[in-house]
Amino acid sequence: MSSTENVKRPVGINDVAARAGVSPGTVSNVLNRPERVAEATRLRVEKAIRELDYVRNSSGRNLRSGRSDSVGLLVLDVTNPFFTMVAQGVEDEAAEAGRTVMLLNSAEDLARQRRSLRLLAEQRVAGAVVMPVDNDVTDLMWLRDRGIPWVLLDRGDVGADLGSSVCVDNHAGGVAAGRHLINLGHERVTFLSGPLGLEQCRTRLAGLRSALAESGIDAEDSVRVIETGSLTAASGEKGVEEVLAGGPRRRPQAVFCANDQLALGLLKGLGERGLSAPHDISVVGYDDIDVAALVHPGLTTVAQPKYEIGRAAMRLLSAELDGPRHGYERMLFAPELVVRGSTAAYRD
Amino acid sequence: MSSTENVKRPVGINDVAARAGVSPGTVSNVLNRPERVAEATRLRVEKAIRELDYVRNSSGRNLRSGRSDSVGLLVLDVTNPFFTMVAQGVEDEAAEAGRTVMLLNSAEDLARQRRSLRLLAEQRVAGAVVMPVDNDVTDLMWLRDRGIPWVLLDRGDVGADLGSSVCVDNHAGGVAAGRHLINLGHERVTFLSGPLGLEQCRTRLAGLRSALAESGIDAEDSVRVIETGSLTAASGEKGVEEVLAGGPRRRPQAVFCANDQLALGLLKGLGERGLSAPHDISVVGYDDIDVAALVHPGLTTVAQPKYEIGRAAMRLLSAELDGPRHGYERMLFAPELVVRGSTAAYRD
DNA sequence: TACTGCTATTGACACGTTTCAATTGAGCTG
DNA sequence: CAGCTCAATTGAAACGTGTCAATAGCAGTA
Repeated sequence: MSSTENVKRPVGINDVAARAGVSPGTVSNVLNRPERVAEATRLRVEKAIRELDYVRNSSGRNLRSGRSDSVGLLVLDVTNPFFTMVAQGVEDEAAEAGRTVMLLNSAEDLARQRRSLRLLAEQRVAGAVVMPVDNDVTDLMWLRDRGIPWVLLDRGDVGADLGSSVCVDNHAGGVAAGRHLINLGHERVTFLSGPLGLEQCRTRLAGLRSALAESGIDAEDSVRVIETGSLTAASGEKGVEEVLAGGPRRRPQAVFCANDQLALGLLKGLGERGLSAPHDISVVGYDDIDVAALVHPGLTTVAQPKYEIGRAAMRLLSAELDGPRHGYERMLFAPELVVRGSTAAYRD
Repeated sequence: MSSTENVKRPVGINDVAARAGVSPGTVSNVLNRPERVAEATRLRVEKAIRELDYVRNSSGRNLRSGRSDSVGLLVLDVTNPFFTMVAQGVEDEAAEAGRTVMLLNSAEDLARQRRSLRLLAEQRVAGAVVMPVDNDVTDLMWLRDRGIPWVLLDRGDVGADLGSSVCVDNHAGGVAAGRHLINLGHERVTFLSGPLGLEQCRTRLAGLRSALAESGIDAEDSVRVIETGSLTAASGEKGVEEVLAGGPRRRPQAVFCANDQLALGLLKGLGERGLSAPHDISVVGYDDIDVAALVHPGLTTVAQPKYEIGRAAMRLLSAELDGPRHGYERMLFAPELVVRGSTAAYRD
């Protein structure tokens, strides 16, 4: 109503060609292989492009070439700071390679993941970086059959013969956390886990047990496992009841959480019951999200190179898209323990 | 190498038509206006689609129809929890309307914003939800001239005659924070701001001043403003020096932060200097991101209906895309003060 | 039977680009 | 000047879909 209603009639490569006095093919060459066209005509075409304010139509482009220049990124939860950092890395690396990222969110839901993969197929994206909900790769193989390659993120247990992957050594992370707690004199440790269906949770727990075992502590006896429904602060806060169940005598000396969000929720729950870390219980998290350094006391946690993981995944994908592949690659990053205030030596 | 190399040859609408013994046009109708085709043939076509595992090619589709069914979402910072919540809302609403969202990140950088808008134009997206870096709408008008409408998010100061917008009443939020502090007996208040170029910061400050003024306090005298470079925890932590500058006598009784992240950083900085909220200084944040409830003490903050804002913006955009528009709409949400532990009455 | 009014289906064209074989033209050689 | 080479440019044919005027089929009516 208010603004002028004159929507410019769309200007295409042909209009540019007409204006510059060349054929459409030449304009296309200026756009895609400038070295093939003589300087004089190139300048003329570029001038026409500017004057007409031409912007190219990627639909036509993709249709003809059969392939888009954008890639998909499918994450488990856009609101989780861990994933957003990864996304940042993927995006930066993609931008440098001249690709655009289409971010999709499965919200840990298998049906949504399926819909998202289908969407990527419809768009004929060049490739995808995927953090799958579970270990079932049939949908992913379906995608590959359509000529769309992918790189797996944080799913170390999927066979390396199926595709490239980037992950962090969850076992080593669990070991690092375990050793730290042992050095502080803790023996009765609780593992506050997310869904044990997630490989990350299982492997971190296994690492913790290894660390205890190597110190001659019977892991079966001294590690209690509490499974929660999701890797969220809400779950952590609810989990506190079970952590404290059994009364003060059976109270764990330390809690290792599968995730920083669980740990933050747990810390809050403890606070509400008049307990605090590290005074009453030592608490260790996993991921090292930004807020881990902001809470008081600071959260001791196993840091993952989130941004770098994202970059690496996108780099792997780019390599597979550019060159012919020499088999699949698998990258394994090492986590690093960051000691802050939420852990302390055990007081007899 | 390892997996079978047989990438299926692409199957199109024509293959489906051949298999079902109908014309391509009919297949297209089954896909887009099923009601126009007889039940028997529809079933036959659907069977062929299933058997051939046909998935449609959105490039061809968009090229022909001149418009894509996906919309763009341009945010200031993907790693900011406030924006990710908004994104969630946009995405959910879009999914219900059968649209897909392309998430782009300007990282508060004007050049990146420009590149992103251009990208959306190249993709011929149907529309966009945008949180612009600054008040300059020329790039946005450029987009609209190309026939791509948009809805503004959290930019209340851009004229309502230019486009639809969704925002939260920042002035009211500032007033709410101010009144709360006054009721607690605070008079010497510092406003820890992000870049004052951001309208959000300026208006929240104005609200704070109004609240003081209505209690007969001279806002010019009693409000000190500290401008930081960004709305991040790092900035907040650095800002603590300036907050405390002037020694204990001039120390503010309370600090109102433009953002929860600034507030969290500030709280950390205070802790490192042996001070704490609310004992030494009351602290109020803005946004009510998830962690605000998790830190100890809990952060008193002005809550925004983040998810709802996102949904509303997408709903507005959908309306503009579906029906012919009856002028632009402007939605204003009311913020709500959430009192937690970081504020307390002033001790003489 | 001839005609009308439907609905269901068809077939050809257009969308904007890339690609590639074919053409032009200029410069060089003998 | 004929013959050749090589770079620059052209023109037309796709790519996979949606659209729409045209057609076929069929039942009902006069």
